[in-house]
Amino acid sequence: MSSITPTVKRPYPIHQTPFQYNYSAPLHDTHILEHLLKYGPHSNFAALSCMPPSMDRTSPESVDLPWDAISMRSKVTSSHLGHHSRPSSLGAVAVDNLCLPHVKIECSELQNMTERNPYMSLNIQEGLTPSHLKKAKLMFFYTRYPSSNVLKTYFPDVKFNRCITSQLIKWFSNFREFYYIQMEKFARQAIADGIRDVKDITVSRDSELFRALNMHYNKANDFHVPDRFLEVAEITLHEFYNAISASKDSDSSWKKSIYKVICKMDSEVPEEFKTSSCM
DNA sequence: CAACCGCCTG
DNA sequence: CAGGCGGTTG
Repeated sequence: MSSITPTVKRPYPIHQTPFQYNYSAPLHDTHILEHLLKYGPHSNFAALSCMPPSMDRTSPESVDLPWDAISMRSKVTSSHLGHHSRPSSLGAVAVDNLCLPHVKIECSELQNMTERNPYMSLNIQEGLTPSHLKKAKLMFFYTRYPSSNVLKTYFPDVKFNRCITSQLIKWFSNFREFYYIQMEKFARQAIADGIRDVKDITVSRDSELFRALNMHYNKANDFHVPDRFLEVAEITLHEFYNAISASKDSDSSWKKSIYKVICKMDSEVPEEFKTSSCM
């Protein structure tokens, strides 16, 4: 059980079909989201989970600089301009390339690369890694109640079993717990502040509430949170405000009705989240 | 019984 | 976040 917190040893990869999820040119635009999720601009987990052995012990400078470059480019391509890479997915691109007449060349290139960096091809994880946790947190911006099936399809590099599934589901349960605690906290705050009309309560990107949430699920702040999440957050806050205002919080299970509303507001998680192996 | 959810703890 | 546990659902 190589879960995350106990021992952060390098996960032992198991080579799989190199064709499906290999990304030969790490810095190409279409691969930026992947790397962003995989390593993050300042991720401490990078060297532990995905870095090639040769770079494992490199000095901080030689590691940090590239990430900064990546993060800057990524903000331009995927965030600010809203050019979310097409759902055609990166995997498909890679496959296409490999299926064209240049197969032999591509294969030899792939071999050369995987020789230098065995971690380049898809590695099936025994347990969940810090990278998976980061990815799960970002997925939370879209879905608060992912089904186990959804989880399975969005973590293709994870070998699922009862424990892993439970752990992933537990993660989202924990995410929700934090989410709802914040909601109740800010709802009560609004009431304490004397806000009388629900319409005076709003959630924008510079709201304290959003900052708290973003800090929790997107600490590196390198991911552009979808607008829909802001909407759902506002709705949730309103639900709490209304309930508390109506003194419904006296009932032991007053939150249930709120949960019932929010659980129906999940969005589809972008295809890009399926693509990468160990992001 | 299995799969989840939410609450509470550490 | 992980463990435990009661409670719900099918």
